Amino acid sequence: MLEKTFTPAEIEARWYAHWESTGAFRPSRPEAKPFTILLPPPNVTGTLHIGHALNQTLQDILIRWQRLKGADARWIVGTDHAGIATQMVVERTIAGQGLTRQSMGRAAFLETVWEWKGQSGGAITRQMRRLGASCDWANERFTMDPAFNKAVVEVFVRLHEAGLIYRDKRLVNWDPKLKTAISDLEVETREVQGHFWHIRYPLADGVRLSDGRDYIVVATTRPETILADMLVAVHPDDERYRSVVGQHVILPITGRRVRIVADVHADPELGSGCVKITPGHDFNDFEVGRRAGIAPAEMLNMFDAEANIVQIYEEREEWGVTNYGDDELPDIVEEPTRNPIPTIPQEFIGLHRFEAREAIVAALNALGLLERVEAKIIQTPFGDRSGVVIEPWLTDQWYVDAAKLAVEARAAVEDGRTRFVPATWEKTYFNWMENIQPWCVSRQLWWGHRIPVWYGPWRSDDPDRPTPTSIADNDLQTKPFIARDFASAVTLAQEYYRDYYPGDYIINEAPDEADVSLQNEFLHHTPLRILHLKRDADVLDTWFSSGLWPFVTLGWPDQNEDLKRCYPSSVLVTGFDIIFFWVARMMMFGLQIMDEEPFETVYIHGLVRDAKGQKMSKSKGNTVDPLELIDRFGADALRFTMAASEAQGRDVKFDEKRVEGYRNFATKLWNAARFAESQGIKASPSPEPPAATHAVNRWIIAETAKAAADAEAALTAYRFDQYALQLYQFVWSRYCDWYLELIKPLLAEGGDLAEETRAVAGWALDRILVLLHPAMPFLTEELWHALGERQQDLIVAGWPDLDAGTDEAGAEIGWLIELVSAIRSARTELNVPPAAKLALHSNEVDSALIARLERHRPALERLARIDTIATTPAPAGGVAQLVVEGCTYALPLEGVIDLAAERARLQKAAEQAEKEAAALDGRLSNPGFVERAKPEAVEKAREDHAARSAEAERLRAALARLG
RNA sequence: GGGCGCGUAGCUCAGUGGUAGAGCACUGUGUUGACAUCGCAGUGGUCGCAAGUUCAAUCCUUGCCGCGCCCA
Repeated sequence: MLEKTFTPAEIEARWYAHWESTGAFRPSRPEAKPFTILLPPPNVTGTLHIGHALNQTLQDILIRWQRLKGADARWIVGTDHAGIATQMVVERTIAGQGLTRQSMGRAAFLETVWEWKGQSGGAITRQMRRLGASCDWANERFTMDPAFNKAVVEVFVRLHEAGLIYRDKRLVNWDPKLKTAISDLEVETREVQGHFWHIRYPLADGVRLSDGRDYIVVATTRPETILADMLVAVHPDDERYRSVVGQHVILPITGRRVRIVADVHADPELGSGCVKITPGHDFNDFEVGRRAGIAPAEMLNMFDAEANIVQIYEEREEWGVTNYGDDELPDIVEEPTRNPIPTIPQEFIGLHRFEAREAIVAALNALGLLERVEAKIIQTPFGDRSGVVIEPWLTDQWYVDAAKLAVEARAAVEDGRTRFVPATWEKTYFNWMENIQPWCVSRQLWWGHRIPVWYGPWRSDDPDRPTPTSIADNDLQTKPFIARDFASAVTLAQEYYRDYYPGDYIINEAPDEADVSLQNEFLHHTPLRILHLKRDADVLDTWFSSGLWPFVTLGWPDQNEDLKRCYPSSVLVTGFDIIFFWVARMMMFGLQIMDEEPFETVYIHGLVRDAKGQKMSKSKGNTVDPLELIDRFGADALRFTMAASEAQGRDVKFDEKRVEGYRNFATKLWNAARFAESQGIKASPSPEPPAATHAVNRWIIAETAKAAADAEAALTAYRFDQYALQLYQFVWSRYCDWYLELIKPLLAEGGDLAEETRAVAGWALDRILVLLHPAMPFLTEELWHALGERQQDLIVAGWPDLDAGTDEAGAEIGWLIELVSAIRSARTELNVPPAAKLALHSNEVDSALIARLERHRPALERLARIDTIATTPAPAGGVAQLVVEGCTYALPLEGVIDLAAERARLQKAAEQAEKEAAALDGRLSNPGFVERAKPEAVEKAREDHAARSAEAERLRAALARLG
């Protein structure tokens, strides 16, 4: 027997364990059509938040639906190693023990991360189970697994061979707190209140402007970068400065001489029209510098990795012996070099960039070169992880040629091989693909897939060898060998050095800590022939490995049955916030590596916001914890809320009241099942509807078929809200409120009709359980078994495939519902005591109608509190009158009736009918309508007009009888 | 500045070229042993504003107003 109250927690734990242990999450169906969903792997550091609850509920609905439909449904699950996030978490943990990763060393630190992952990394997958996610846990993946490592290396090497990965020296978005490069996508631009400093730059060589001034004014938001200025730019059409283009200014503070160039980047409207150019620290200036003929390697860099000022040397006239100072550069240098002179005054060296700004401004002020300062809102880049201002920094990094990969990725969506739902997101995708930047994939982290590149010394006769000028501390300036493993790198190296280091020598892998920068010299000058190759210290961007998720989870690079069957996957369900980060990258990699798009459909859902529409964030304190909601309302209620709230393309405003409402819905269904149980209504033996003679049974069969068709259509169209809400209406308003109430008298009567009714009621309830199962798996599975012995669990039962057909019984029950409702309304409006039983008079002498009334006498008695059905006219005077489907009925209410209230009621109804009739009449008397509207529309208007007019007439007649 | 989206009942949102819907909230009420986490009945909307297209516009087009997001 079902308990009186429904307590979700107990059944949830029980059924989840049962499903998982019986292998129900991936039944073996090799002959069935595959249906595959890839879970967007949550960060291994994460805990389940409400956004996951939405994302995973939608996927679970699709997977459970397809599993019920008999597909070979597979939901691939796993977690992401989340490079920066995980490294930060572990560094914070070890900081508590007074340790840093540097003090531990790379190997020991990584061991600690793995330990941490083993202990704390499973939190989110345990929480997913609470939600009911029916993933294929037996094949759970992690993006740092050996299989991923193998695949990442393979892809890197292949892309390099195809010319799609290259090393380049350019500006990166450098995060000075995390001390790593990040991609442009990881940068958030925010508006910050800053200043615009107007600074005088004295013209060199006695040159003057036409107005006689011997200086020009530049305006800047970053005065400290004056130390690394390399040009001043003016617009080519700017008459004011035409005479000085090609002349020089002498930079304040450093005294360096820089050229004035014409470049369209200079905006004549902004400030004075002159702009200082710092190619090493600004993306626009980088381009201006390049246009002016400055190679990236020559660009000046004034910051170290933490954005503290470092010295800039300038090579001036003197040539001679190398003198780099104490420790910046090696003592042994092959060739004579021009003599570099430090240009930045010693007092600025080592200052942090923001201290430097103040110091520079003070110095300019002291020199009398600061003309004015104005307040200005500045678009400022911040690191999305660290929250600090990003420093454009010139370094060597590995880049993926995203623009080339984007061509196919764009085409695949354009020609419909992959479809976005809702389609509007395709525009966003195209827009990004068209403006795509080279993707910097190097990260200066330890936790991640190590870049499969080993470096040795350049051959001095190698034309690709760059000129060493930069002293950026991560600049290896060494020859890269891109290889699947060290042995292959050695082979490449032997080839490269064959006639450079003749004779026998050994190639070893240098330890991470080793300094091999001098070994070229060493090899030339010593008889000891050991060449060291050093592996790239960096790891790849996390999204590089998660971009391979669609095929590596299926075993790639091995070619196996899974890969053949399940790639491309059926649908990807994800939030719009990672279209660029993840979806686009999977598209690019999938098409490049697999030669086929990774998904048939990409379903994009919105963000979960709080009840006021604010973005949820821990700092605002407006987050909601899905686990706490599950504790309070049950997982089914939370899931149903997520489905019902998911209207395509819209953010979800989360309101706890809705979860409460759907908890009530679950309780309603529970109680309906308890009623069934108490009436001997049991599990149906067949998915086919039982034979039924009674109109109410035939009606619910047809309604159930319609509900099944609606559910199928809604899910096919990814309309999760419609799927949920239509079922809610069907279960509550049709099955519970009407059907169960209408069959109570039939069940009480007993006999064959009661038998038929029990069969139909049980069949319909079974269909409800199946249809609701994708959204409410726990409750439905529990009730499925509570209602009788079953061949199989509901999770793998069959999805209904019913013929809706046409059944005139629908019309009869429609009439009955309308009549009962009309009587109830009249009773309430006329304040008839609820317990009072009334007679129902029908003035009609229509034998079919009389038979109908007789047929439904028990329902009328029970639901409308009617005790007598009379086919004689009601006595005149104290009666309530109703018009239902063209017939007039009367309820004698002698003594109780308030005649004025009844008159008002009829008056209102008559006016309403007349108003509608008049509107229809107006339309029909418009010749334009009759001539030009669709014939069906005209026909319908005529029918409606006739019905409304007749109703109005009857109501007027009823009013007249009332006197 | 470019792009996308939204403005429908007090709130959250569906919706359709042909008489406006749901849930919650609100009001009244509680009889019939599945259910008070409930039943029954009800109140509540010039569908942001303006013009256009159309026989007909909440729906299509344009403009405006307000709000949000993404990219520069």
